[in-house]
Amino acid sequence: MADVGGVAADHLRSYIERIERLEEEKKGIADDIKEIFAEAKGTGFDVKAMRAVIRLRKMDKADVQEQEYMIDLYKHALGMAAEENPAEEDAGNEAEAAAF
Amino acid sequence: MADVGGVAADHLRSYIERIERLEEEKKGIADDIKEIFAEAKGTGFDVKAMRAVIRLRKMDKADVQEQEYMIDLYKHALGMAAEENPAEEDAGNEAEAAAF
Amino acid sequence: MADVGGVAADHLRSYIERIERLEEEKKGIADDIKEIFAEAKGTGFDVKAMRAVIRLRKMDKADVQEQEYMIDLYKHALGMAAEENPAEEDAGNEAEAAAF
Amino acid sequence: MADVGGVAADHLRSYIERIERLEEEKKGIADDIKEIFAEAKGTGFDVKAMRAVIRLRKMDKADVQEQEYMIDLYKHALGMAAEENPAEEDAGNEAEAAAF
DNA sequence: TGGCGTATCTTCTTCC
DNA sequence: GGAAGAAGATACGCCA
Repeated sequence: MADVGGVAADHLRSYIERIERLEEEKKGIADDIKEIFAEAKGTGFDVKAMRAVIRLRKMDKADVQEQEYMIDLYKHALGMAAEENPAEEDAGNEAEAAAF
Repeated sequence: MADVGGVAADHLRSYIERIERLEEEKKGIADDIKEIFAEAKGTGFDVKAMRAVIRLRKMDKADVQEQEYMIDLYKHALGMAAEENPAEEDAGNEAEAAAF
Repeated sequence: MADVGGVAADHLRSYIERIERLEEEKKGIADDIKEIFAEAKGTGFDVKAMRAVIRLRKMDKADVQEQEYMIDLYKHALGMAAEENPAEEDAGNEAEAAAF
Repeated sequence: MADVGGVAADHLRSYIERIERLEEEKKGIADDIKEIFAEAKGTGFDVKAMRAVIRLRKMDKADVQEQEYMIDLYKHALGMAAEENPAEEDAGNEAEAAAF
């Protein structure tokens, strides 16, 4: 049990520093994304619309995954299983969703 | 110029793919952070308290930055400006915050 | 010119205190609003939809159409088209928003 | 219960009108604040610096609250809990922030 | 002075 | 339900 004050404090510090480092990385990436939006905007694109499109694509992808999961469930239920585990495959189906 | 439908569609696609890739990376990092919290919890630490510590440290850091920004503002106001932009120095001064 | 250090400091203090007081008031009102939403939610209303309604009442309808047009344009540019033709739809989107 | 279309529509209308009224009040206060800034600016003060001061003061206040919250967390963790909820006391303690 | 980029503030959403 | 993050709206300063 983490009796703070002993070596546990070191572990705590370590955890916290790792987390803080990762959060900085995350922030860096978020900034990169912002930059790309800014660049796109500078090229004449409508950022808001771009965001909307990205959101839609994400939703489509989620839908597709849900669908694949169901199909897989059914395949397994019917003994048609070929792969390992439902919901863990990502075979190369090119569902018209992410169509480009 | 972004006349969607012509060659611009390629640029759009490129921007969007870059953004989506970065967002995946970001999500990966967020997952890493969650893992660390889970691991810490498993070692007996209180996640809620850890979050509080991290929050506090972040606030302290922001506080310091804000103070440095203030100092810079004052320096500029007094005509001592040397650099281009306030908030870009990091002299180790500890000026009292709400100084009036 | 407000030569801080003389009586000007008093003026500054006064301004800042007035502002801080007003910001507290503002926050109080914001909290009241939140309370009302909470109450409405407790009575069975969908807060999200309520917000949408309020937003729509405030928003200019032309803006909405323009935005939808852009999104559609981009979808088409990316081959995500499912519907008929950009700029030609606006028929069937009776977003649940304007629900009353 | 909120079966929109029946009597509930009246309740909905009432909620929304109350909210819209409060938002007008809120906007009024925001305008007052802007006026004060404008007035201060006219007297020779630097609005940007004023904003910085206000921000810093707010951060300091938040810092203190967060520290009190931490202390409370610790007290609870040590079984010294007396009240219901951390962050609801206001003892004037000055504990050092990132204390580990 | 009027567009444009940036900064700040607010609102919405997500996660825990 | 409350905190953290993302998105959006707004305000401000700059430079031509």
